[in-house]
Amino acid sequence: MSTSIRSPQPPLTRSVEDYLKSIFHLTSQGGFATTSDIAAMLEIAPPSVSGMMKRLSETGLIEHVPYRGVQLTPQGRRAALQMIRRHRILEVYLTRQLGYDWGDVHVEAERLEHAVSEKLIERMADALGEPRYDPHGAPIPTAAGEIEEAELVTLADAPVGADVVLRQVGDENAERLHYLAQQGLVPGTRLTIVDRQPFNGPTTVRIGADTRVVGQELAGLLWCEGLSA
Amino acid sequence: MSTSIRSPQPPLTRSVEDYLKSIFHLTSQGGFATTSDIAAMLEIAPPSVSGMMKRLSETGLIEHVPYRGVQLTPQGRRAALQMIRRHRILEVYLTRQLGYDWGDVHVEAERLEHAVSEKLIERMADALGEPRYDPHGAPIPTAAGEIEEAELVTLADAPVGADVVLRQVGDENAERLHYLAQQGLVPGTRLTIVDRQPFNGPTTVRIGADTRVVGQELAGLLWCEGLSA
DNA sequence: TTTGAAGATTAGTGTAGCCTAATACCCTGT
DNA sequence: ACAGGGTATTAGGCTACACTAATCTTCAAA
Repeated sequence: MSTSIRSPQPPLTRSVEDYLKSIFHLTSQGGFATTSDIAAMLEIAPPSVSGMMKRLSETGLIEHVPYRGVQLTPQGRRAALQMIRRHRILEVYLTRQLGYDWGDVHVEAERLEHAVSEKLIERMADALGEPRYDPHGAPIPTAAGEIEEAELVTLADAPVGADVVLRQVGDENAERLHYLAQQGLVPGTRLTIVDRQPFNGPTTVRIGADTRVVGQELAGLLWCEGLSA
Repeated sequence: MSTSIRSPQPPLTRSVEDYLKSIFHLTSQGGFATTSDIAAMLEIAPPSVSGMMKRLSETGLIEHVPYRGVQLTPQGRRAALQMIRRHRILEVYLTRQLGYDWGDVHVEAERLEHAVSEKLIERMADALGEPRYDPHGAPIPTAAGEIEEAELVTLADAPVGADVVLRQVGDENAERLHYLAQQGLVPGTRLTIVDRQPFNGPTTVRIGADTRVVGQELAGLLWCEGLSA
């Protein structure tokens, strides 16, 4: 017990919010986020990250093990989840209320998430009926900071013969998303894994009566839930 | 002809956007905006303003006459009007689509106006049916940068006996706005000036069958259009 | 016509965040 | 056991934008 706890925590800067989000995503499978991974994700130089890591760990938002990487403290995790909630609520709102398509929402939400108030987000969530998933199928953390963790497999890993439901598209590139939507590959779609070519080859799936061939790169972005027969 | 014109103009910073808006408001009656007026409006120290004035005039957004003040160039005016459009569209949107009341919208719009894209603003405007006035009655500039200029008089200046329509409330303080709304003093309200006490005394008005007494301070914020009998 | 106060500007600092170049650390392959 | 490559960190700089203290302009009143 040594860290001084300041009651009226200073608001986080945009930058800090982005760092926390990145770290959350990079550590979602457990383990540490490394300096260079964070740098790559934020598209900044590694030394900039080192500097920020120092500040963030002084603020108590992250735990920094030099030369190893960082993890979020409970406080940092809370802040990150709040940002993710904002982002995803915004995505749903833009899609449902303002006619954005799922390829374009990410960029807009990215700009807005730092500016919206808690109140606005909750009004949006309310107007939307407290949505649980964003347009890409990612779960939306609750206002209390809880987030669903599902056991999903990518389409590239799903066993041939399996019946699965596409739950989440782990990408934010507008063109790829447009293509996927056009192929009918959106969250909620039920598919059967028909075949997979060796050496990281494409996966063939059946959607209803149609058949689609999905390359390895895209297949790795499509997270599915197995239908335990 | 000496100023170099850079085609892909660098995006303005938040700060710059705020300066331009302030200067626009301070020069709306013509003349120069002074350093200290800008400083007061932005709640920063005058030397900070001096520094920014230098940069803004180098960028060609303002015309700076040392020790006199500044004015917007056409380019600066365009940028300012764009910000004001954003702000006012946001206010209408928050009010009509998300249940904000007119006392609370200003603060929220102030945060959002720097983050929204042009596209989002136009979608909101579209969803609202291209509104022409914000919730306080202020005219919304068009996307092309035109703004209506009305000839209005404050309630403190309207002649006793006149029939007027309240058009615009020139304030953004939530409590005052709540009070005014509760008194029925909102844009569109028709009133008759019944009486005014001397020495900056209150103005008495009739709204339909009701009578209201409005102090000089508030009366000065209520902009009315005379009903030319 | 001088002078003094109000207001504007310059000088000098500080912080947040970014950068590049230089250095330190860690680990794996020999 | 150690050398070298890859990664992290430190050192030193830069820009934007705020601040205070010091100085300069302007203008109006005596």
